[in-house]
Order: sequence, then structure tokens, then C-alpha cells
Amino acid sequence: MKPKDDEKQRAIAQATFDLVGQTGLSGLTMAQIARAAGIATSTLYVYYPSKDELISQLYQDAKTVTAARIMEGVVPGLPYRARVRRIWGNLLRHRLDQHAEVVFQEQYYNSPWFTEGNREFSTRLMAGFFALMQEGQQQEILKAVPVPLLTASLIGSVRETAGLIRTGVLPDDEALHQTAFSLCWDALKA
Amino acid sequence: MKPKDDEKQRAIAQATFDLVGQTGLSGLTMAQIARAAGIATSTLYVYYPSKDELISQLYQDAKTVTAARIMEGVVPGLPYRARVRRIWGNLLRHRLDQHAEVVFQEQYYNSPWFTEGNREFSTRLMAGFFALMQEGQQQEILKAVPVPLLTASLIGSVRETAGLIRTGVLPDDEALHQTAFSLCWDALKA
DNA sequence: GTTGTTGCCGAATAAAAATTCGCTTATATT
DNA sequence: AATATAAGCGAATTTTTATTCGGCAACAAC
Repeated sequence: MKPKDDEKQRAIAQATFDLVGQTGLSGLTMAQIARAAGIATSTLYVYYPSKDELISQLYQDAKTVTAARIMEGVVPGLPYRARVRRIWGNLLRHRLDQHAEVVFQEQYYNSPWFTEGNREFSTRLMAGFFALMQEGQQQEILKAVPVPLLTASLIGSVRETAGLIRTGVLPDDEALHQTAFSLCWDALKA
Repeated sequence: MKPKDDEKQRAIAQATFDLVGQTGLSGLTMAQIARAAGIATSTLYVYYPSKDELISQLYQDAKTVTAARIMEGVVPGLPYRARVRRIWGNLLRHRLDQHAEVVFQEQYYNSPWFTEGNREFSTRLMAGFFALMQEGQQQEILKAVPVPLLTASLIGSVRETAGLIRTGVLPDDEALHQTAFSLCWDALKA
């Protein structure tokens, strides 16, 4: 509970994410995590009081990092489409770079650990993104449909595109990103 | 291994899907399944030789049912857009009706049980759908982009829409379905 | 250099879960 | 009705996994 060694803490987090990224939350054991992090099983309990705490804590961490990355470089000066494009790119990059974290979050979402509090936490973090969609709609740039449909379309587009790139079906280059985003934009635009 | 009572077999399957739908593959125990199915834990072993077998078998079952539903009522006589609309509706209906099965499949996809064989199996089942997208592209109805991008856009649209409906954010009525599909179609069409 | 503190480990322990076993009850066959 | 067969159960048993414990080594304070 009182960590002195931050580096070890990060090793634990990384090891956990990697393991979950590979085989999911299911078979995950403390022994596995410890081995992957290069420490003894009992040492895990120096950093986290229990497995439940460890899992929940890592979820919070992952979610926070995600939220921060989404809005990176989305400056007000940019034209509207460019801002949306930027978010789309940020989300894609994040899903590709931190794939393990993403799998972790998605598995956690349907796990015994997920709570109502977790849901609210997520919603709060997505607020900025939600507002941007709303703004686009008021300016009649985006379709006059329920806002959640807009946000969902963008998120769905990124998710599926990332999946295709990650499995090697499509290349990870700028040209493809543009193409994929153009489909998404056609769905959103009025 | 030699089940006489089909009804009990189905109860086991249903119980498992429901449990996974609620809290995921993670905490799932044989005792839970048995209790939910209304039988003794040991009786599970009359129907399946092990937990691993049970999980794997149910995955195959779920996947097969899914594949069958996708193409329901997609008759060659229908205009192209209507056929795609039909598939979209089939997928949505399936995700809403068999939500538990869907969660099961997605969790299984990132679990220690998932194998290369499973992946091929999935691909084979999706072949018809894949071909339809290709056809639309050749007739220049759909955008001239990599076909996987088209299939992914449709699947992503359904997935996200289903999520919104299931959580009560949006209503489950025909008008909304039309709206959601129109966004999807705008993404696909040339 | 002794003493205290801290982080870490390996080996117990405890708890939970999968799987087996022997017996009972139902069902079918003659 | 008698008997064979299958299905089902509850109570073991075994295996796996989380958690605790006692001690060791580094490092600091004095």
C-alpha cells in the first residue's frame, strides 16, 4: 500500500496490461502478473492490498490516460472538420499504441469488478468530446440526429479501423487513415 | 458426453450465456453455472467433460447461430440497398435479442480459450456478407475503398447502435433504426 | 558497528474452484 | 414385476489461486 519504488509499480501495471491484452481478464492470476513483472508474488501485496484493488486501480489509471489523449492538440482555432479529424486520429493512435490497455478496459467493462461508479467516471471523462459533437450539430455541420448516434459513429469507426490495422488486414499509413476517416465523416456530416 | 436430455443441455447453455452477459467470463465458475441452470455441479460433467470443453462448445454454438441469422431474408430479388439494410437490421436484432451470446463471443475472443482455428471458423461464417460488400463495390454503389473497411463500418455501426439502445440511451423503434442506418449508408455509399 | 527500517522474497496457509465418486432415483426393456 | 441402464445428486478429493508470514539483505541513522 505504500510504494517507494515507482519503477516497480509501473512494471506491475505494464505486465498486467500485457497479459490481459493477450489472453484477457479471465485466466489472470497473481502469480502470472508477478512473473511477468519480474518480482515475487508476495511483493505484489506491497503495492496493492489485494487483486481486486490492483485490477480496479489499473482500470482507473488506463481510463484517465485515455481521456487525456483524446483531446490532445484539439485547439479552438482549427476548423471544425479538422478538430474532429484530430480526435479521430488521437483515438486511433491510442488504440494502436496502447492496445493492451484498451482490451483491459473493454474486458473490465463486462466483469465482476465494473461498478456504477466506474460508469459515471467514464461519462465524465468523455464530456468534452460529447460537447464538440453537439457544437457541430448546432452549427449544422453535422446531421440533426441524436448526439449519441454521432459520438457512437465516430468511436465505432475508430474501433473497427484499429482492429483491421492491428490484425494486419490494412496498413498503418496516413493514406489509409484519411480514407477510413472520410467514411466516418460522410456518416456524420449533414 | 452422451446427453439424453436436450432441454437440460439448453438450460446449461442459457445459464452460461446469461452469467457471462452479466459479469463476463472472468469470475465464471462451474458452481455458478449449475446453480443458474438448476442442476447439481456434478451433473454438468454428464453433459460436458470439462469446463474448457463447455466454454469452447458454447462458443461454436453461439457463433453458428449468429452467422445463420445474419443472412436471413436477404433474397437476391431485393435492391442492393435493401439487402444491406436487411443485414444491418438482422445484426442489430441479433445483438439486442442475444446480448448475452454476443458478450460471450467478444470476451471469448480475448481469452485463453481462443485459438487460431476459432479465427478461421469465424472468417468462413462471414464469407457471404463479405461477398455482398464486394458485389456492391463492383457495381459502383459502394465506395472504392478496401472491402474490409466497408464491412467494418457496417459492423461498427450496428455494434454502437445496439449499445446505445441496450443502455436505454436511445429507443428501440423503427424510426431510430432508419436514422442510424442512414448514417451507416452514407459512410458506405459511393 | 550496531540498530532500526524498508523492500523483497520463498515457503506456508487458506480459500476457492474443478473434478471425481458412490449412491439414489428415475426410466426403459424384457 | 424384475432388472438393466442412464441421469442426477451431495459429499469428498484434488488442483489451483489468493493471501499471509517470518526472515533476509540493503541501507540509513546514530
